[in-house]
Amino acid sequence: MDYADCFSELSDKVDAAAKRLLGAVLERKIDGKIVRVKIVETEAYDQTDAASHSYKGRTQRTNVMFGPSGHLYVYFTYGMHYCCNVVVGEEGYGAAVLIRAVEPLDHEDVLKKRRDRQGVDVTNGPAKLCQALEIDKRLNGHDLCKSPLKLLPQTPLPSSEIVTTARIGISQAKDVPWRFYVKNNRYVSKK
DNA sequence: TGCCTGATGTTCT
DNA sequence: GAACATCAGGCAC
Repeated sequence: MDYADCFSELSDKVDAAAKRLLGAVLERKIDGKIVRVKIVETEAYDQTDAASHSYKGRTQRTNVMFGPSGHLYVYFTYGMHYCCNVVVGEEGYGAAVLIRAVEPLDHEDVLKKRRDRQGVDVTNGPAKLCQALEIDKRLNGHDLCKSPLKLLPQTPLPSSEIVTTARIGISQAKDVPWRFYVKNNRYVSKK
């Protein structure tokens, strides 16, 4: 499957896109090194959903969510953390997939150094992986076809490998089953 | 292991 | 001025 095919899939329903992103690889250039990680946990958010930033309509902050799919939506939260999303759906429809956890594939030392942590604690949370991969507001709206941060689609995971649950860490629409993760992967966040 | 809480700034009401 | 898609450290058990 090539790039355009994958991104056309990202135009599908947000929950389908969230599942499709599991197993995909993010390629980040840090300090001249190409660091690759695999997405192992995602959550879907769209404008029909009270927990989504796009629920209340387009604002300066959420503008990127309403843009074309395949771009990065980065937001700042709790006064000290960044979280990153892949924009999905048709242009004009406010939807994105939160990346909650990734598994390092190579250059893990670079990530450990940036996090000052060991093991799964390096990337097993949405703010943790942003710190590890040096993702901040400068990458808000970034096109994921381009360096220094690229999304590389992989063969879709079989549904038997994907676990579906309610989302965590939110106060609205808690019961919507739009959290997806790779079965038996140790990098998936707790709860 | 599990609960509690402080840190901290942007966004929106 | 409150809410917040979080994390890490501290303490009790």
